[in-house]
Amino acid sequence: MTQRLDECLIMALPPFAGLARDQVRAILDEATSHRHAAGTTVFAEATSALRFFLLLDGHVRAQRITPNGEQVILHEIPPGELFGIAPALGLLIYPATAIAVSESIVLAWPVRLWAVFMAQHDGFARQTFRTLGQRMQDNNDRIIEMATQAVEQRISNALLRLVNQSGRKTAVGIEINFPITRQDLAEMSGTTLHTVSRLLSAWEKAGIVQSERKKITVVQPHQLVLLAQPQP
Amino acid sequence: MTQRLDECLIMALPPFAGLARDQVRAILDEATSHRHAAGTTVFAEATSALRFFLLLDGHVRAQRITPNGEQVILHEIPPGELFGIAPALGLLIYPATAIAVSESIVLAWPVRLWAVFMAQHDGFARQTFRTLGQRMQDNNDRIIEMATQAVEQRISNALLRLVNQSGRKTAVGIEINFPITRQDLAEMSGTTLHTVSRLLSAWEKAGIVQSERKKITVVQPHQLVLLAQPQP
DNA sequence: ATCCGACTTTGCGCCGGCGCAAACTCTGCG
DNA sequence: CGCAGAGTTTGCGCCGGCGCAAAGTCGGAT
Repeated sequence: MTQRLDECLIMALPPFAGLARDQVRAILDEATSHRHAAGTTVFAEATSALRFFLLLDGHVRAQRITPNGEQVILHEIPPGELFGIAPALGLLIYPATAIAVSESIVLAWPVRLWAVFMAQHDGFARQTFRTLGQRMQDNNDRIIEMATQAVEQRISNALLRLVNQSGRKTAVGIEINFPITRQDLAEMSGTTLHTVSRLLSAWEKAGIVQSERKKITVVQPHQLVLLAQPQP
Repeated sequence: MTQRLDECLIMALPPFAGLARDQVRAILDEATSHRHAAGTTVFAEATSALRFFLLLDGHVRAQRITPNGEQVILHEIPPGELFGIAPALGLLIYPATAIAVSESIVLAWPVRLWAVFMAQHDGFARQTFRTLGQRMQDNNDRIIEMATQAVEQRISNALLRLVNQSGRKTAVGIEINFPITRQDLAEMSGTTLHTVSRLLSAWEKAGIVQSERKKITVVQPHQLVLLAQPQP
């Protein structure tokens, strides 16, 4: 938890790009490092937003639960990204729950340092705005999808987003980097695990994807892109 | 277009709150003021993001068009809010189209001033982050709605959002401040004008709303809130 | 080795909401 | 004053996708 971290770990990451080594050292010295086992909660929805985070390694998922217990996955966080930045947006409590999907290493800072980081170098502010803009775009895309497209397109798009963000090339195709279930895909695309299962089976028969338990590999990304287009 | 604007117009608005009169004067002197007739475009999707805007009066809508021509309304902008702040998010082109729904008065600044405003006083930065956070929240709420709720709930929620944002009290109830069609509501809730029409008719029979052409008045907001809850 | 729980597959039947269509009404413009 | 066009209402039939159900499979824990 308090082993001394190497500056290189975060110097290369966008939020801290262009900083001198001693600056990074100072930032790291303020951080606490935590290991989260798969399935454990990093922070919970509606609790006080006391800290903000950087995902060093692993995979974290932001999700919310509706009044009647249905989960919706809002955002998948790949390594190298800031998350839990609610305090920066003037929120006093976290709007969602963050869960480690696979074993993850996380850096955390107390919120009061946010203003300091923002002031110390505008690179940080600029990159944060950029990340925010990116997420805003993603959200808008998703809203448009859900408003206009059929289930098949929504699932294709969700899968493509995952591949772009966390894809890893293998012999047979591009596999998704972290464990993912049909249920998860359903929660991302606003449908049920049954429908996802049926479609994945169909795609597997068609040779577009291959999947095992908690693992999906996209064999023919191009075919998937075609499926993702709205049908005329 | 270049009549001298009164400082009071924007001193009270959140983004510029807490500024001295001469600071506001300087900001105003950099702005150009434009009148947009109902139905005209303030800026178009995918064009260069050269300016950012403040809505002084009227009503503006942010929307996008899908490849096959369906519109989706992403955001309704009430008077007093900044909009078209894409450049702040590192975007070079606008991600959506902004259209004046009713006659609107808009202030515009060239993007290069964004950094200046941000630097000159942190109130501006803080408020911008806050607005961004608010929109992010709204977007997330909407995604969750679309993923988990039936059409009736989505339309109720859309209506409630409009009432909260742009409601005006009248003798019979709370009316929405700007012209709005069934088609518009459909584009906000991801459904068709037919379904919206049917539901509004039903609600009108039940005494929950009253509506004329391009105008909706919510008579019993509480009933609508009940309808908006996910059905157990 | 065995058991339990989590994950997945597949079938069946129903129904909410969309597509299509037609008629009606209001408003603004020529 | 009348017409054109935009907005609204309503009916009808179909079907994609969900709910429910049951069984199969895999992996990890005891």
